[in-house]
Amino acid sequence: MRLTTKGRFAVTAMIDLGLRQSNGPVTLAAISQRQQISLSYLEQLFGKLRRHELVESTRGPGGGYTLARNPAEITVAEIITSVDEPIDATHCAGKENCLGEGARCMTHDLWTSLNTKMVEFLDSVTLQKLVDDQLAKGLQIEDKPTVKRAISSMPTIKPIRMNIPNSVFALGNAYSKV
Amino acid sequence: MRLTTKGRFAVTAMIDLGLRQSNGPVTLAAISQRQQISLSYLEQLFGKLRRHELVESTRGPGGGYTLARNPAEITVAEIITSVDEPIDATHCAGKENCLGEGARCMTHDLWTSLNTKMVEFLDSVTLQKLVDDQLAKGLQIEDKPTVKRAISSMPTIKPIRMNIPNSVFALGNAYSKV
DNA sequence: AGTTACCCGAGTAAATTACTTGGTTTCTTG
DNA sequence: CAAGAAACCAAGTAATTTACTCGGGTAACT
Repeated sequence: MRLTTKGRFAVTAMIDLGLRQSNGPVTLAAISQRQQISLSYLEQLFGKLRRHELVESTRGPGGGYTLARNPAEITVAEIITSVDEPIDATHCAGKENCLGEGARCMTHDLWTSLNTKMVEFLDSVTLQKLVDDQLAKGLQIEDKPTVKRAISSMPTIKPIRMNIPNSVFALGNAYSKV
Repeated sequence: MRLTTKGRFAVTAMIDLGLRQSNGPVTLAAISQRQQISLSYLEQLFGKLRRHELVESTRGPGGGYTLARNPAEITVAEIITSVDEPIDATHCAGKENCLGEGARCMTHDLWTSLNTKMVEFLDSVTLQKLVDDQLAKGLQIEDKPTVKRAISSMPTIKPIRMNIPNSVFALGNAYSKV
């Protein structure tokens, strides 16, 4: 399991979706505007989320994404592992012999334990909870405009580049397939 | 707080030091050989560990490093934050307004909580424990050769490059000053 | 003096992240 | 049925970071 800003974006986008899907499918363009995430980047993320069956898509006008499950049954851990797929088969990949022969590296168990702790935590937080937190903060959901194209040419957002890899975490080895 | 393989190396090296410092200062060259970590990289790491007062150095022949404190009073969290200093002042740096005005980003509290959990865990693991674990596994500590230069020209290790950034974790914002 | 070993700053190749570009396919509405 | 809305997708790219190396010091012991 690992986590980068990609994972953060995914969680943020999923909250947005959870907040608004009651009105029908939510478009990525709308999420992009509200959350300041580039549209094409969102497309990448939602492609993975769909393949992991966390969201469902409807194409064509009026289409967009909806949650594939009850938000109470979607955990943060699932969202993160969907978009930031675990790189295993990297060093010390759960093999017994990380260092030379027969000996696993001395910190092996430590990182495995840490990983478990993190997954436990992230698995205990549901999308429902995050959505409720936002509602509790008094977030207003604007009604979806029923008149199509009322706001036809909104200015395209040009997100500032925010390359902060690893300002987050990741831990990838065979034990952390979660 | 963040963690990369740099942090892993630091913890590994500190365990090695904890295991052997009873015989007097341990040289980085010895740690380098045993743990397969490049010497100059170790020098960088120990520079930071020394500045954070986790180790003490003695120069000259017979010199090396010793722990600056009882291993029971050194935690993994301290080691990691010493070498992988937190990058704050990056996005969403604990400021209230991560996104536009007045609103902190929706996932702010989530990452803060996760960070707290991780720090709690890593702070609960002492170097003493990791050392004891190794001894419990039956690790043999060879006596320091009293005859100097008995093994004068050991083959220099040329570590294979193992660029696995982020196969680890990191989480950096102002809340995570640890 | 000579060697051991710590000390330090600057540099570098590979990898990764966070995107963009440029299309194609599916579906609805006028 | 054409036009547009929207999901879908693969490949490419610039900036950044990581994980080192290099080349020289400086303190201490023999």
